[in-house]
Amino acid sequence: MLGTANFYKSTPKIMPKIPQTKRAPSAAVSPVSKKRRVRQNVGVLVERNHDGLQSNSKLWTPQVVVTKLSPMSLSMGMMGDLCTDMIGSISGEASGKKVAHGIKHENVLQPQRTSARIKSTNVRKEEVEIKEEVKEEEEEEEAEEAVLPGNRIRDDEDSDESDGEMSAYEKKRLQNIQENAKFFASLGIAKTKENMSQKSAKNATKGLKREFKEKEVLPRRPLSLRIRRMDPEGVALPELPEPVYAEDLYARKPSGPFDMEPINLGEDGGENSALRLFKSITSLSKSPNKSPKKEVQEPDLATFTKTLQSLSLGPGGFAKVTKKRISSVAIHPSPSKIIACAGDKTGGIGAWDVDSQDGDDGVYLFQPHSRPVSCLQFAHGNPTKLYSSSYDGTVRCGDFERGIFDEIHATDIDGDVYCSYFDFLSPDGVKLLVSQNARRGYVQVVDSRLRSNGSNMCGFWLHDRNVKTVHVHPTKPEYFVTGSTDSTVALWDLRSLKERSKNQYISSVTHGRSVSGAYFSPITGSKVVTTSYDDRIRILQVDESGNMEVQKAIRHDNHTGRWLTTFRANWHPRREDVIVVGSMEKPRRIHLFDDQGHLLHSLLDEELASVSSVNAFHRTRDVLVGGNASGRLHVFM
DNA sequence: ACCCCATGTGACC
DNA sequence: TGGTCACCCTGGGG
Repeated sequence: MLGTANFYKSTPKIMPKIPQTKRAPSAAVSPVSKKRRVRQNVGVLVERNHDGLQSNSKLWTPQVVVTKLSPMSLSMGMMGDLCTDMIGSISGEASGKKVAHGIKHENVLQPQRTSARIKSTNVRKEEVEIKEEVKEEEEEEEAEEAVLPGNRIRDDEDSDESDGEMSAYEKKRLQNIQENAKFFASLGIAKTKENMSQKSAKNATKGLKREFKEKEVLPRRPLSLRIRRMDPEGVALPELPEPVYAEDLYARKPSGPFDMEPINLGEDGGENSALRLFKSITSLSKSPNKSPKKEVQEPDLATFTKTLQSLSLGPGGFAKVTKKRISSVAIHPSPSKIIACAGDKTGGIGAWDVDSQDGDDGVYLFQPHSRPVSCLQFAHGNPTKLYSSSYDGTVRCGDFERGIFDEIHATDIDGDVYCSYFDFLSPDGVKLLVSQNARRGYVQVVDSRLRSNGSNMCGFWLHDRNVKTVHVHPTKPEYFVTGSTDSTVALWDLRSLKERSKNQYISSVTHGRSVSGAYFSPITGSKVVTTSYDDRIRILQVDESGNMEVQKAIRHDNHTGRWLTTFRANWHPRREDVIVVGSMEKPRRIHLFDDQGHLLHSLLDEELASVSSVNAFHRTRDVLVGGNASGRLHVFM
């Protein structure tokens, strides 16, 4: 069991902080727009990896770029490092830790999953050190040179190295190394160094030498009263209360249904207003379906973009609805009243009746889970029910009609299995697909009527690593997509999966890094939007046979780090051409893209001062909610 | 397998 | 006011 006690053990609190290289700001420049500059000087080889995004097979193929540096602009300090590195590369040593200081050298023959980000950082740093006069813009340009096809040396040119023949690239590399070595020898650095050391020897003091004084060893100071836990008189202080350990704090709620009682409104204060909330959700959920309005034609994209641009955060457009970081959001689909819900890190679910003044300004906080709420959805066909999956290993259903949180599904409590996502297999919410992780990714079919702790349900091992999201096809529920930390997105046919053996996907797309989300487009399911840690949002085209292909890749900073919920780009629920995703950009904003990768709009507001990691559109109205890292919801309408 | 690192926000002095 | 601290199963690299 991974306890909290040692979770932070590794953080060296006393150690001085080593200054870290700042990560490069996300490039807002189009790679194509910059002209390519050719450098003419004889210089040092710099190799860069670049994960291509053109086709699947190209992924993880190291793309090698030869950059030449101007020796005239090298500082003396740099030269030392360069020499060391060059000697290193000549004698065949990999120059491991020198890398950060300047030139890096990697083994070209072994494709490595080295962080492109770190690489670009290093490359960047190197540029700064070497050519201080080079402006920021030009650096950007250089980083992008790696992307330009003209700079690539193809894999097949490298591939003949095994037979002893030197490739053109390898020859050029050796030639450059030799030329550089000559160049440095011609500078006579070794000689200068010798001269300098002789000079300092001459300057040594003559005559009487300084007396050597032994350092006085001081007695150890007695431990402070505070450390010895004594008061100023020396009387022992009372024992500290036993620390609360993770096991207690994050213990799963007792199995079975329990009442929906808001925990933020005191003992009795919440009773009436909570009842009002339940009643209004129940009535809202029942009415709209009875009056089937004519299918309103969705406006074209240009018109809808105007609608998106008109969205704003009103004066009361935000509220704190959970105690901690929001991990999932949902909006009730009723067109007449906005009820926004958020699940947080501690397993709390906050429901916010946006226009209500009841209790805490219409906010009701429930505690159905004990660990992060990974997914939150109102059942499509029955929106009195709010389903939630959690890292505590359970799926629950908040039934606003009965005022009860039901337990739909629970994993083996000792198995250390957590529910990472779910989706509905039937619109009434009776049948669900739940992704569960226990180092490997497992997806289970859950029937809430059986409630049998997994024994009667079927489940399938699908990924070697965690599954982050499952999403069922909007028209053919036997198909679903998964996004996984094994960096693939895979399409599956539920009918052909087997419980014991290794399963075969219909098709899969390998991403540059782990995938945090993959969703079918809501109407036809002919597209899939994916979010990956390789800083791309991709739009995959799904053809009739179920084959998926990358149609567009949008550069997007997806490095949310540890304290923010990872981004998951998702579709507008009524449109095949609008995607919403959080953003790290400052001032903070929410990004809206179309399916061609164009930025339609950025939602900004003075009050939106934090990253909005998880966002959801209203199903029937033009309303968008975003949740941040401190439990605040922002409602744009 | 371990360890280390980056990342953002609010609460606390 | 600014600096420090807590966040607790993230994803990556060494």
